[in-house]
Amino acid sequence: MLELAILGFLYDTPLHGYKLRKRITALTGHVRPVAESTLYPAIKRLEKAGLLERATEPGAVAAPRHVLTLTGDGRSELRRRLAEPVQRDITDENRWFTVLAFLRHLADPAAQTAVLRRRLAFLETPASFFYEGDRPLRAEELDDPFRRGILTVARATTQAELAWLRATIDSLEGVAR
Amino acid sequence: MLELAILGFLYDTPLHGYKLRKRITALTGHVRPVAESTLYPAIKRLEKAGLLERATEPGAVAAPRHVLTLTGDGRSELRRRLAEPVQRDITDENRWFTVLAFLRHLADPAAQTAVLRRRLAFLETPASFFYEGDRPLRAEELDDPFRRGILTVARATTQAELAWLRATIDSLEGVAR
DNA sequence: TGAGGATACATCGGTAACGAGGTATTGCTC
DNA sequence: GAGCAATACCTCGTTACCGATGTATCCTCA
Repeated sequence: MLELAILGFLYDTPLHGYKLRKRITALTGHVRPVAESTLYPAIKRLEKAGLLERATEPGAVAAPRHVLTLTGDGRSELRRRLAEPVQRDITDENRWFTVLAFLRHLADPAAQTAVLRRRLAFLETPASFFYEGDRPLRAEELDDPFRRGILTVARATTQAELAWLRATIDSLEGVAR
Repeated sequence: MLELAILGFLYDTPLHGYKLRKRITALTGHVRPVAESTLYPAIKRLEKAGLLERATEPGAVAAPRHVLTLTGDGRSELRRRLAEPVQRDITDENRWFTVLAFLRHLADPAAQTAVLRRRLAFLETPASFFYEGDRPLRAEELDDPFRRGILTVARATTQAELAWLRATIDSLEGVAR
């Protein structure tokens, strides 16, 4: 997820590590903060894999900066990860939002809708958090107010996202036609 | 998060590993599957820490089962983790839902509302995923349909959860008074 | 009778992430 | 002029988790 965010932000413009960190913190930081000790090793991994390059330039304020630029491989790797997300990227909202944040980099509307449809299929699969045998329980069937809360909130999220997904898929297909 | 779920499910009733896994999969599995190779070591950790005990009994169908029972320490450790969740448990929806799923084990309504209030404070803090300088951007200000989607869905979730939180806190305080 | 699926538990190697700490500079406030 | 926040990068030890793989039993269905 972190690597995807790095690739995604650098796809637009080269950035140095510190600024990249600010962007990532804005995107996912309020929910899941990114430790510096996670970011810098991740940058090194991507550099080692040939997906980005560093250039040292004098720091504007303090220490010298390492300006990070995606290579051609890096650019195609981002598109590959966006076009073929692993299933966890589809089901886990934190990861899914990261995919969405950069999905515009997948230039082809058909490829974009294909990804949206995977999320749609996931959300349309009936699932609960609590079961009686195999039957998913509805909020109304639970006594526990906190568990009811989980189902209430999850349902609202799912409804909102389904509506958005369907509208967006429709409009993307309108463009394609 | 996994440890919390193990403690939470065992708080109600002893279970063997396989059944525990089924429960956890129902709770969070559709979003974030739990690998067996994560669950069994986690059980061992908790056993080593003296939070649960194992008793081998013949398997109903196949191999012998290890029935897991919380110790007194395990029971108080669960209550402690529920009463004083780390900040990530409050901000990350996956973790938060796990806290909620077991919050009823915190017998004291005042302790329960204290936890709900932490989530309330987090949700009431204005935050976006995208900024112009320091100013959070609203869905309407974005051109990118996918980023608009993130904000649209997040807003719907937040509204639903705020409503639920406020109603639940009110009703818990009604009980206390 | 034999293949597959469910039950039931476990190990192993690898990796992503965390927290704590370190280094160094600039610029602002007290 | 001392202290602190912000900028800018890094290492180290530990943990949590993953995928692949292994072992064994029982039941069902072809």
